[in-house]
Amino acid sequence: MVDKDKYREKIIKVSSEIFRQYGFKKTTMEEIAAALRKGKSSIYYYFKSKEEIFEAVIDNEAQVLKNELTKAIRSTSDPEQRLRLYVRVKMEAFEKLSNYYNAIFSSELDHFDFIERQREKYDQNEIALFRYILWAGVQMGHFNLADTRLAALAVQTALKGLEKPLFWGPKTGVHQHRVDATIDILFYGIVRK
Amino acid sequence: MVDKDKYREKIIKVSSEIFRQYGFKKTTMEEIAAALRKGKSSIYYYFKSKEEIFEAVIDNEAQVLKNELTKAIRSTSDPEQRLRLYVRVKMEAFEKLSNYYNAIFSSELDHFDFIERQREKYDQNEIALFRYILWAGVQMGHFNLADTRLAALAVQTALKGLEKPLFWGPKTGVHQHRVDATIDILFYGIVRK
DNA sequence: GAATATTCGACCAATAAATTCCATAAATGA
DNA sequence: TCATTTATGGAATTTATTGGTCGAATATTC
Repeated sequence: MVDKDKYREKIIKVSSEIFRQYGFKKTTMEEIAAALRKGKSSIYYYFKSKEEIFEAVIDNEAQVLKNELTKAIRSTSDPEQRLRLYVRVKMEAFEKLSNYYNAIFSSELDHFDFIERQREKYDQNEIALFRYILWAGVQMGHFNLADTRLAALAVQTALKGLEKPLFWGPKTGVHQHRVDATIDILFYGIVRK
Repeated sequence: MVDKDKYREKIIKVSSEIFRQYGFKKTTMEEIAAALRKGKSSIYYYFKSKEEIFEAVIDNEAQVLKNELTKAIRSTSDPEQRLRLYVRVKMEAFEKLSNYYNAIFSSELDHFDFIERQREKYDQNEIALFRYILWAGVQMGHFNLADTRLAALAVQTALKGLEKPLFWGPKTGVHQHRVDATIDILFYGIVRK
């Protein structure tokens, strides 16, 4: 029983690399099995379907991202720095995951309710984190905000605008610029004068 | 007629990017068509088959590589430098094309006679270039070789050993080191003492 | 406005991929 | 040791995708 879970983890780890490179559709069970040096049918002993593997992979990746973001926030106490760092880490992760993104935002999201759920959960968490960052910023006199809850929502909305355009076009390396510019604009309305 | 050739070139250009990312098998005609904003069947007005597109892409890529290599050779007259530069440029190109490679060296090379031919043609050209480099080196007193023709063959054989191991494993960034080391070893037997 | 060049939707056969089935190995443990 | 559970993979089945064809429609040319 314990070993079974261990092996599930291994499958997730190996699969995530293949999914990352090729996206959901172009990744075949055969490839996953071959990478694990197992017969294709053996995989079904651990996962019910390809979709279920993908779900686990996404879940795992989201967890990793969340940890990285939390770590980034903890690494500094300067509110502005925190926000910048948060966004930077997030965008870097997204860049790495752009193939997932492709898969998710493609036409293949028909059956994928779980992605909606995942997304929802993730958004809630993000808003909470933003709220904390903003609240701390207010406490320290860096930010000037009446309602941090509302402000967090607004910031998240604004930044969400960055996600798609950044990873749909060709992959030029000029993202950081755009990211910083957007944050700068946000700050001009947020930072106490 | 002229426009038809122009559009063929466009197809080649667009396709090569997709092939580069996904390899031959995972690239679909539908994708190529979509990237060109055309109907799938329209593509068949310009190319007889997917294989024919791939062939043209490979052909094109080989031409580009050849030009780059020739340019690299011309950029210096120091024989040792030349050889180093040549190999470096070539390996960089191969890195970029590793997905083609994957496709070519995979199990899908059954019907691909043209790749054999391409390869043959390329090898001949490469040997001729090596021979020239070596010959010039001998003239300048840098190299000590009796038969440049044979030596060119030997060098090519030795360097061919670099190609596959470099692009089959995981893509670490430590290739340059191995490349240089191999060349160094070659030089110890070649350079006049 | 006929002739030619180009596009595309509908269709199909072939293939490849996901999933299931079943027979059998390895482990486990009594 | 043998019976039971856990794990594997070859083969069969089902399902989806895809390369390629055809003819009709739409542009373009002269």
